[in-house]
Amino acid sequence: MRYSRIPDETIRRLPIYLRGLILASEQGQKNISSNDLAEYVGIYPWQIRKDFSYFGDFGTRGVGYNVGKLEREIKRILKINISQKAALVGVGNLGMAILAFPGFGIYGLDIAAAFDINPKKIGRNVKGVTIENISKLGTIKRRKIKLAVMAVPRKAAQETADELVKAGVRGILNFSPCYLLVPNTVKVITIDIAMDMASLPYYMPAS
Amino acid sequence: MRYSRIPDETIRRLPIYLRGLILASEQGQKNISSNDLAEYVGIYPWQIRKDFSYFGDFGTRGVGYNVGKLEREIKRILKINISQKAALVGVGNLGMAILAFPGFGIYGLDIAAAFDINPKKIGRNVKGVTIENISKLGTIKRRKIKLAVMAVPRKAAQETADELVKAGVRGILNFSPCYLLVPNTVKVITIDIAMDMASLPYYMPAS
DNA sequence: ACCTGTGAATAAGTTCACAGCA
DNA sequence: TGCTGTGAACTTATTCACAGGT
Repeated sequence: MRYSRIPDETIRRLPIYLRGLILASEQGQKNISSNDLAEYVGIYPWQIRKDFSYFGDFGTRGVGYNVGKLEREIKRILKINISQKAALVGVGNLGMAILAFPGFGIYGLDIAAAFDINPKKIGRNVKGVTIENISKLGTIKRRKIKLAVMAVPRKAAQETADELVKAGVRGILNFSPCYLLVPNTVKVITIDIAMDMASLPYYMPAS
Repeated sequence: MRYSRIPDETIRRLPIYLRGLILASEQGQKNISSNDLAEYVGIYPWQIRKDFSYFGDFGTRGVGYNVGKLEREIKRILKINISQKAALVGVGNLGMAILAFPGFGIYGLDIAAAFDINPKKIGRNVKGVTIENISKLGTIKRRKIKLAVMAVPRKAAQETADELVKAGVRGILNFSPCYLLVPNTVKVITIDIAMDMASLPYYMPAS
């Protein structure tokens, strides 16, 4: 199976497996079967095995997968084995929560810069990152920052994205509730925390 | 096409269309073609038409869709035409950002209660919501709250989910970075803001 | 006996191409 | 002419069932 195209859905699930493996690792597990991992992540064991089979033989028949090895393999596939610097744009309520969030490290992300337009915030130090004036956004180019997290108001979103593209960013995690137009040299993932909740009532079993 | 099963992917896209329609509406558009809407949401026009066709004939040939009507239809399908009360559990950095976030209203969600374990926070009023002691979580049952937003530390997540289930909640938007085990009478959507970023490097075109 | 890896079968979702109505 | 609605073709993804190591 190793030479065929990798399904997007498989790539989408890899970070979920990674999260499960880290959990298992914390519990002291050295080896894990697809059945065990399934319980950690809520995905069927045959789906897990199929997903891994696209990349190689990661497991041992009769035994399962080595937790540490599998973790490294997934990080390598996702290209997050080497930590990458990211810039945060917009340090409002949500931006502040993102800065304070401890979980980015395990996915190889290092929020190394933060920008805001509000003069009162500029110069403040949050979690070791000094908030800079958004007019300095262009500096990320020479600082080799290729990733950005956007947490700006919707009306500023497209403009901010344009600036980021100009500054050479290659990937954007967008928390503004809108679709962003960018050249196809840039990958955008949008998370609209309110919108994601909108489908809950549809799936809620009728009372 | 009206009588077949609705694809999950179609349901997932409906909130995106809704967001686009609200944008178009703000711009003063009364009618919109699938081509126009496609530009607002980044989804192909034929996909848009196909999605709507599962539910009925929402448009007019030669003209397009009436923005207001389509908005109402989508809200009705998603069962968010009548506003629903939701409880927020965990008012840390992220919880605070969620409380302050203005966007829930358009998806028919009203954060009507907030709970935290920290005595210093209890009693504080944020955006018109008074933070209550988490020990009072059970009260949401008689307050007819069927939806919850969880923004608690990972180690408390499963336990909190269990409490919510016991309190009669039917839908949970989970921001803790873990999979939650709940009975199938409850629908969970998990957003792991760090994890979602993990697939960016994979898709980033090589420099 | 146990658990992975995978071809084959099935299911789900997308895209096309155009009929049909305004 | 313009744009929707949709069957049919095509593509992608999931599930099964079991061969093949340990």
